[in-house]
Amino acid sequence: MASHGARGRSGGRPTLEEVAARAGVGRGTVSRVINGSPRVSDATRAAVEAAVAELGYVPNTAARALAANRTDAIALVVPEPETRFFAEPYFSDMLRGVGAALSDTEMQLLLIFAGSDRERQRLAQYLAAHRVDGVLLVSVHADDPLPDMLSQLEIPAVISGPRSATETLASVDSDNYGGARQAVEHLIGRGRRTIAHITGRLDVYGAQRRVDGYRDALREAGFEADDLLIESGDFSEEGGRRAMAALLERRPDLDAVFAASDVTAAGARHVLRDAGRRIPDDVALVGYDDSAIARHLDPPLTSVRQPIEEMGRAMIDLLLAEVADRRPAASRELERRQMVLATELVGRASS
Amino acid sequence: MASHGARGRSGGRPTLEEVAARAGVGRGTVSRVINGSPRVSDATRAAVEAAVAELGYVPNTAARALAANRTDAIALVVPEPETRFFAEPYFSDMLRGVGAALSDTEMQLLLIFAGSDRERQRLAQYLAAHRVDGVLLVSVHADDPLPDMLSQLEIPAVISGPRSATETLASVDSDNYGGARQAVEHLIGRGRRTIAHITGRLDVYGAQRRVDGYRDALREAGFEADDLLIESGDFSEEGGRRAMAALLERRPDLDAVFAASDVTAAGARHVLRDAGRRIPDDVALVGYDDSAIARHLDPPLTSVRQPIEEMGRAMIDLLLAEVADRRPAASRELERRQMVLATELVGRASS
DNA sequence: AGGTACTGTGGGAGCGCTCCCACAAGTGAT
DNA sequence: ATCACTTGTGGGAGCGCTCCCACAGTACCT
Repeated sequence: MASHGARGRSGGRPTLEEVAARAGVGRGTVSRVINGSPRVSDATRAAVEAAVAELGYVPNTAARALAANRTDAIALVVPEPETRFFAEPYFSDMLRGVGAALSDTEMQLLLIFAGSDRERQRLAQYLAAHRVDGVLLVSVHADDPLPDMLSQLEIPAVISGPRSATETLASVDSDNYGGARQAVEHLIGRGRRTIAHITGRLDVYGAQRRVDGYRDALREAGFEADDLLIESGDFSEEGGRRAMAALLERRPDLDAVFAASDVTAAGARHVLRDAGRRIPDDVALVGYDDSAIARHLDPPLTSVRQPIEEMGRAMIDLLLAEVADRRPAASRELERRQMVLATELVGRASS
Repeated sequence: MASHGARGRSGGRPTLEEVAARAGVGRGTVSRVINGSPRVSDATRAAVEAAVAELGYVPNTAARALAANRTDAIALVVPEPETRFFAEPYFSDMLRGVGAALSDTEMQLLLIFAGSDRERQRLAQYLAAHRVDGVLLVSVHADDPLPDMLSQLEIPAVISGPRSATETLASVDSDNYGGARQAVEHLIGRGRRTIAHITGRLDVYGAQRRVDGYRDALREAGFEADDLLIESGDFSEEGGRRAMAALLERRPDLDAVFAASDVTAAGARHVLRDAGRRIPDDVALVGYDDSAIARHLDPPLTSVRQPIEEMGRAMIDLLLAEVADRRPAASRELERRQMVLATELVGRASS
């Protein structure tokens, strides 16, 4: 343990006090300048800024965190195994969006995986230690204890996709219901008549909403409901394969498939091709996410675009607002705390 | 700004002092127990541990960081754009290895991208603020100023792959030279006579070493050197395509290709197939990394395996050792600070 | 008996900030 | 002139730890 060697280092990092002395002002004034308080005269501000530059002063984060009781860091928590994180573009797109939204902030972003029990254990410790000011939770399952833990610890949090219609935490989501409708209406418009749906993980609320959209679109177009055309997947490629195989078995006459993610669609495409079905001639295929995969698939995949970058930005905005007035999410009025962003159908050769 | 509301919260987090009072001991003793010092009697330790459990005490990281002048965090710095990070399995494998090595530690891992100028700016600020105890630097290019910045700031650092034969920072690498030789010798053993090489980015020292290994293996087997068989890539798929096209143009008679990464090989395979060459019948293909891509390619790709998990662990071990005795890497004796791990050829259908 | 060591313990000092109170100086209404 | 605000500023107190000195107690040599 122990490490007192590095302590008294001559020429160590300058402190607020030293900057103050150099600028001929008090400690408090330097602090105000550093933190952009308006209650400083222009002359004083200039003097302080000069001293900061000359000494190469950089605030000590630990001291600030201790005194102000904040960390200037937020965590992006992914309650999935790392492999899924890398396999599904949804996550990397989200990370990019959040990173972009944060880049003109002082806030630091931490990426934390909580896929295994062990990792969750660590995360619980981490949160209990209040090492972040707020949490972004992506991909939340219905029975996940994480959101409640966050409320209990009074840590501001925003989730991507509410857990139910009565979500209490702040959330940002795309219009899953509307997006699914767009996909199905598109297929109907293309003359397809037997449209199957491979769902996402049904313990994710958004996946359920896509099923609802699929059902309603068909019903309103006058098609009969047929649950044999619905097979559940799990957003993964493997899940897409399994579901597609099951669907082909049950309804070999299907002429279109709406998959709950691009990755799922990629899996389905594999099975369709192996079964000798041509895309889009025999079977039209539509995915969800409009990720890089959609563009690179053969044939390029029609997909429902979610504005992930904007979603990331929206999540950050909501979170920073909550962090700013330090109140746990659940104790505030619900107004404006559930955001839903519009989707857009991107047509390509697969349909 | 401002936030004094959350300050005096009743029932706030317990402090060391409170634990001490509860256990009927002094503050120092609790600190010793928390930090695992051996100089505490068993009875006292038990009493303190009970108090900690009862109060649900969790140390305040900021206070600890301020008093002890350490952060208990290290950064994994990726001096590349995010897209490369997600596109090349090398990085995610490395992240997994490092994460695993860290999981039985109190250390926290931060992932930092420094691909754009803006991100590098941020990183510089970040390092200047000493917000991490040490840095892991993956994928370093010859002219990168980052390593020097780290030495100057006296921040312990380990890089994956030395910048040259006379690297001063601690480093961990696989045996690029030997790995390349394995690949080429394998191809020769399979009766191939015209073996091309698509290099990695040549400003990465390891990529140069692979070229050396390729050259030496051919020379020692009695082949004539022919620079027309070498084309430089950049580890990317696109680079692999470009290089392969150039090689086919120059030496249409080639019967084998050794690519500097699996991703590169995937690009080359595309071009070969489009050119009507069968793999492995007409052209044998060998990659490098043995990543997931190698297993999933069609046909499955023979590849040189680097033990990335072990490399991650080794990097962590080196770094933690340097952090523990708080001396900048460059000031210590070189002994044992350049680790080279053996590679292994994994044969598959492509060769 | 005195010395010398070691073990376990308590608590002071101090890490570098932020928050806030105090106060001087200026401004304008009464 | 007095009072009431406002603006800009200095500096004390305190955030929750770690480090280390001091010291009581015990053990083992002279």
